Amino acid sequence: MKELADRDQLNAYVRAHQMEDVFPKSLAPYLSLYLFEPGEWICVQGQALEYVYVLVKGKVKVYTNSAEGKTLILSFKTPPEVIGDIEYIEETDIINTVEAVSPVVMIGVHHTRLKQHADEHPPFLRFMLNIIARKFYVKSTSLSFHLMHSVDVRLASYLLSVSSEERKTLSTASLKDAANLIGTSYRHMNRVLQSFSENGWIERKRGSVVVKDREGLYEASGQSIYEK
Amino acid sequence: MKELADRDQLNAYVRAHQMEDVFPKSLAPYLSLYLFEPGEWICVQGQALEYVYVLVKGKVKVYTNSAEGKTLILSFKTPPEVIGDIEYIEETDIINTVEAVSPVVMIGVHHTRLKQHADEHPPFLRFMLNIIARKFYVKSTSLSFHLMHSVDVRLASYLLSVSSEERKTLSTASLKDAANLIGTSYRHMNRVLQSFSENGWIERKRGSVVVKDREGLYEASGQSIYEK
DNA sequence: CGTTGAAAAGGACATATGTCCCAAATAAAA
DNA sequence: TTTTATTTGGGACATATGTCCTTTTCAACG
Repeated sequence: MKELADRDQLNAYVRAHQMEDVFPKSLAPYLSLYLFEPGEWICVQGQALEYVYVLVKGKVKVYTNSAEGKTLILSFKTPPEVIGDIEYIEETDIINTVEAVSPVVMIGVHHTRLKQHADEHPPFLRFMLNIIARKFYVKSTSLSFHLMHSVDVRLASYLLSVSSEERKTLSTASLKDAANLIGTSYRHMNRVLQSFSENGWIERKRGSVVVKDREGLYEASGQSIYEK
Repeated sequence: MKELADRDQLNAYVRAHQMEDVFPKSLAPYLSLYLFEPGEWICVQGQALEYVYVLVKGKVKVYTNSAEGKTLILSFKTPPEVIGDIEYIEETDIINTVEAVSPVVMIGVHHTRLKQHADEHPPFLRFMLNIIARKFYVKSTSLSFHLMHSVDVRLASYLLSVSSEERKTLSTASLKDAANLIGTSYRHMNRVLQSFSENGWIERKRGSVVVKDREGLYEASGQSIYEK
């Protein structure tokens, strides 16, 4: 983590996300801009909450590790998003580990300052409500989706959500993540990818996957797109 | 649904849940008290949001119906809880169907009134934040739990959560719900119940289940209690 | 008191998914 | 280039779970 002591840039990000009135002016001195490198942890499951972060640039991965050592990826997040919001409200320790996937820029505020300056500030409270309501909605959809559909459907849906007409290729690294996100084993995911490949929907190379037929995948996904 | 035109009772419920300052005084004329009978729908998936409800007494069941006609129970809720909160914030149609399980008392406010009178009222906004943050946390835990554990574990955990030293017997009606909540078929649940029975953890009678050995179930649940 | 029908439980089988381990492919080192 | 280590993919098998249908149980009714 590196602090970017550049007030103008901070303000630019605030403006870019229409957050001008989210933070009261009195909080301004306590806002900082932080840069995280890919792979770096923004916060770790079980630790005490220090800073609440607003993700303004880049992509992070939220995951949890079970007692048995399995990793379950809960989501990938892109701006605008808040990290530490639930913990801030509930006053608990960090629930899930958050890791930078790309270079990530965050606005950070210490939770005590936030409480002091923003707890009576309706625009901030509404901002948080919107963020958390959306989070809940996404999570809720995701739960239903997992419980109602098999791995085939989830994987097809996932491939659609992370690819596009332009970006057709996925690397193996992201495939491993895919398995953990979908909640299946790498082994089984491979099996399903193979069947997709036999159907001509994707092309399997060593270390990557190329989406060939979005229509086919869409059929297989039951018309539902993952977490969108 | 029956309206209870009894202002004192309404105020009593507000006090009982420490919600005295949640609603601004200007909103008071628009608050009503409603009674729902068991089995009655409080709101139905896909309909437009009219009232936002605060559950102050009784128990409701939240569920969703898939395109294929399956029912997935998302949760049971007891006071204090808000119904329609996410839809209110996100300005969307009703996401899930909510049904009274016991006789249920709700405080209802039309969403337009809420917006008019409470949108600048920090105590209300904070109340909502707390409710939704908790909701999210519960949902998040539930998702991880489902993805990480098999039906055995989930069922053991569920039985623990709905029984106690005093209430040891579960009816079949609630068992059917259990299967839908856990996300498995009734058939498979029966299979697992049978194995629990063979282990002496429960006693299976026609139409009901009696918890015999909470310790044993606790072992099977991997020490995790469902949605608690 | 038998008859019939609904609700609940269970059998048989098919399928989905996980685990373990080996083989193929590639990269790294000698 | 050969050898060795590492990563990736896949085979074989075990287990978990779903579907369909039959059996059992119990209760209402004639």
